[in-house]
Amino acid sequence: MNYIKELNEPQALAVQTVEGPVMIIAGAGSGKTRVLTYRIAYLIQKGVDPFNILSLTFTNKAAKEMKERIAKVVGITEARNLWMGTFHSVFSKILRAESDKIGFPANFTIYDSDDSKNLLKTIIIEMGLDDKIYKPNMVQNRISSAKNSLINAIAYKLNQDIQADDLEARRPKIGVIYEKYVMRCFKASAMDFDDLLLKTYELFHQYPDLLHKYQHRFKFVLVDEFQDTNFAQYAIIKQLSALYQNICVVGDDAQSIYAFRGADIGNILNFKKDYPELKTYKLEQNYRSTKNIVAAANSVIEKNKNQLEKIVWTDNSEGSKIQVIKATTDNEEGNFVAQSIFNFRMNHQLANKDFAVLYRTNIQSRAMEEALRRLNIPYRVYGGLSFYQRREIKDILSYLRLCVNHNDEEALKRIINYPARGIGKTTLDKIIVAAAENEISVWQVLENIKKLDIKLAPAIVKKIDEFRQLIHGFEIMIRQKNAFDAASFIASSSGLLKDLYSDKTPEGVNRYENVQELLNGIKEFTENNKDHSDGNFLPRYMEDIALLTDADKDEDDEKDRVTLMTIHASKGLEFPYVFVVGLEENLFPSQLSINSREELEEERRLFYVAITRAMQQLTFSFAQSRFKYGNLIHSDPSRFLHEVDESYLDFAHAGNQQRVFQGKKIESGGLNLNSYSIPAHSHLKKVSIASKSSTKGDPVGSFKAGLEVMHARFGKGKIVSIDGNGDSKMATIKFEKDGEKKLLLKFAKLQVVKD
DNA sequence: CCAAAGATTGTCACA
DNA sequence: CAATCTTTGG
Repeated sequence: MNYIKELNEPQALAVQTVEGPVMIIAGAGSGKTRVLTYRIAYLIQKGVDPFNILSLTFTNKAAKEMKERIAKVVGITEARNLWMGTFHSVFSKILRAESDKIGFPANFTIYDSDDSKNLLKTIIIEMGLDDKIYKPNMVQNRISSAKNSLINAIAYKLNQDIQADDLEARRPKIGVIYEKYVMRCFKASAMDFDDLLLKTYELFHQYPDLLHKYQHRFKFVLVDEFQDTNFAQYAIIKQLSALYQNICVVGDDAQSIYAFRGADIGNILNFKKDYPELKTYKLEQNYRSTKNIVAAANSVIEKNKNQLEKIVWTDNSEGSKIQVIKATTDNEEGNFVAQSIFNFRMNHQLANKDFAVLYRTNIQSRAMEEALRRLNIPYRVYGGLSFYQRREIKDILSYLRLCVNHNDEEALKRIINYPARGIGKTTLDKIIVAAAENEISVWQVLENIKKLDIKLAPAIVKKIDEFRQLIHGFEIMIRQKNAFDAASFIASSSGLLKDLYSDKTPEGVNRYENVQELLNGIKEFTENNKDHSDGNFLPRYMEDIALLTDADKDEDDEKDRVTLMTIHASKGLEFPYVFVVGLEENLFPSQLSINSREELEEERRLFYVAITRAMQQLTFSFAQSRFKYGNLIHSDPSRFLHEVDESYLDFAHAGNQQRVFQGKKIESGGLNLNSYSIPAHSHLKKVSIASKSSTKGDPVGSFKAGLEVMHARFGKGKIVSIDGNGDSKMATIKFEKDGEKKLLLKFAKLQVVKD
């Protein structure tokens, strides 16, 4: 256990205190993953059976990575037996194992939020309600937060407060919609994401002996990212650890950013009330960022009232100040950021992957993408439309889903007429009505289409029967073949592949490729699970995939690209150079958040998360106007810019210096005009962005290939080639010591040695 | 039943 | 603006 020596004092205590309730408050960059890894390794080396350890993480990827790290300490065989995964994936496993207790088949489908929204929309229309009043999104949120508070449909209708709320909002029927929705999911043998929590809780609540079984099984419970757990998740953790009380939660209240989907920061703030015996350890030393960044982050987060006391500090170097870039429009902002990345990269010999651009909303990626593309800087956008949400992917998965679970109504609706087989909307509506009237699943209507008295033309009935037989044939196929063979067979003989292949537009080609990519994924799954009997069958694959997100998809992380993502998606990551863009009122903080202290504090925590991703250098940017709904709107700089102590900031000009130097005023609500003059000795001058003046003197024009030159850091070298124009003119130079490097002539300060 | 044109509406983050 | 939904005419 040599690794204990690698830890600082609170880290070591957090690793070695394994009995009883423990809370680890892990400041940003304080080595949390390390502590968690070693804690589990320590448990195992102390003789705890890995089978008895449950570790809940935020993403599947985090679980996988941690398992690998633990395997390095204790060996792969031990690590493999750990129960490790997201709440949703662990609970879905339990629910499948115990499904008979709650009347579901073990192969139940997991509806994603699109599926459940569609179902809600169907129900609302069926009930004759106006979907302008009962907006599916709104109804879905309402039901989701009820489930996250462990309020089922019956409780919802009985709860006076909720009913009063709904009545006042003139939406008294939400309870009824909820009830019907639950019934429809049940008939479809489907659960939504929230059900995985609610039903796990209810299962344990209803069957104490079963709870007991799992309490014994999970003698040690660890929860990562505890600040982002919701009421239901916390309730289940409490149930599970009630017997042994070996519960360890890890988190940082300052990074709680998921209240919008039900996360309750109160769980971490009030944890001690539930466990008076609690031992708390605070990891306050930051190993990630410079002093300047840590201090700036602290100066922001201290504005929040609702937080646990802690002092994050660092031994790292001072670092540079935070650059602030002002742009006139969102497009200009993109150009400045791209140019700035280009300059930093050339000036400091950095890789693209050292950079991240973080934004509040996904739409902001577009301006950034365009600008980066213009400068030929490779990038990768995370988030946005998920791979699994793409039309063609959902289509093919719907075929697979329907084969695994015939009752899956949403899957059936999606594919019964795709590719077109003459079963249109009218027919489908009749079938769905028949299903609701007879209280059976939609599939069961298809099976009994002749017996049921539905007014359908014989030709249509024949088509429906053909569809039913098609799916039935696939089902038999699934039992006989492995996941890949079955899936590729289904993809082609359903006609789906052919349909996609016939579309030769760029989008069509892309769709076809996406389906191929999915099939490749299934192939990989099949290969990986060859040895397990039945382990490579399609139903097993379908269980895995429902809870996967893009973050879990294996990507070629090797490629050297700039990262573009939302701040939410950046949680837990770090980058040497970080740009936080769009720092404008009504965007960040979001317009929807500025009316309540709680929501504003969450936005501030989000800002804190953004700042603390940076290791070396941080840059803020904002635009004075940006496009929204197609028209240009004026934006004021974010209040958050004022909240960072000014001594940590450096105000650079993003272009239009002339304007400021000519004394033109910045619109009211802007930052102090004086802050915008460049301090005479600022290093920013050297990296000043897109300054047009420097093209004039052109110190870069006289270099050409073949010249022998001298560089301050790399020594003697020979110019291989020159590319680009103006400020972005750069030279590929072969240095005697370090080999070939690309340098921006503007910064390289080369001296000619010999012609 | 389907394709194309026209109208609408929303955008905050996500497992 | 752009994606999605609705209407219309064939």
